[in-house]
Amino acid sequence: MATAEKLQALYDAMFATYGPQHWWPGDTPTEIIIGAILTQNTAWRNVERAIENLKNASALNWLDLRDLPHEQLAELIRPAGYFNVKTRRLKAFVQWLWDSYNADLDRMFATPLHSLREELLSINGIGRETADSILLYACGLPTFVVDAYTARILTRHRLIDETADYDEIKELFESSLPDNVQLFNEYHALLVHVGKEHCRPKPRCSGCPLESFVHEV
DNA sequence: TGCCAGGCCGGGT
DNA sequence: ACCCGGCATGGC
Repeated sequence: MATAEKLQALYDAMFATYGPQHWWPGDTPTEIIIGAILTQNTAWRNVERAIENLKNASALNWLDLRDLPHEQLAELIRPAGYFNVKTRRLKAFVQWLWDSYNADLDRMFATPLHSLREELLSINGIGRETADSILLYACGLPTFVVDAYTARILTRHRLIDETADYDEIKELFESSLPDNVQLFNEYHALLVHVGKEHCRPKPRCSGCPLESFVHEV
């Protein structure tokens, strides 16, 4: 079976088992963007606390995120970890959003995918996964998100080499699958779900439900 | 107790 | 072009 067919079969197997995930777990584009930055190398549970703090402080909006002093914002997002780093990153994004789009998300979303991706990557603290998460889940643009779970699951299932980097993996998905926002959305969400449940660093695999499809190392 | 979590940056080689 | 330390909280 060709790799493209395996990727489609992997999706079918996950979808059949777990169904639609209805991602991203956030109510508004603003919340999705903030969550994407806060979840960098961090358990989602801790991000939820930070977002809850922002909501309770009525600070989950672009005006307050711009004007809050560093120390106050850092205190609100403390549960998400790396709070000083992430405060700088949030500030950098927010400053860019005001400078480039006057904090109007509709204007930002109207930017063509590839130029918007380059703009996002130019912001300090916005790397490839964060940029792609924003583009796919907040903007609704067809770009595939790669994360640690994606690489681990595909490696374990021998669909990629261990040394494959972000761009290679992203390109593999995008060249193998139809260019479809909803498919990219569900695929990444399902990979995260399976990763959390069954594909942790160690033990290597605990009751992986996809064993009949894949070839566990 | 130590390892892990939906990364990314900056400095050194 | 790689490699690595730093960043920090909370769950198991």
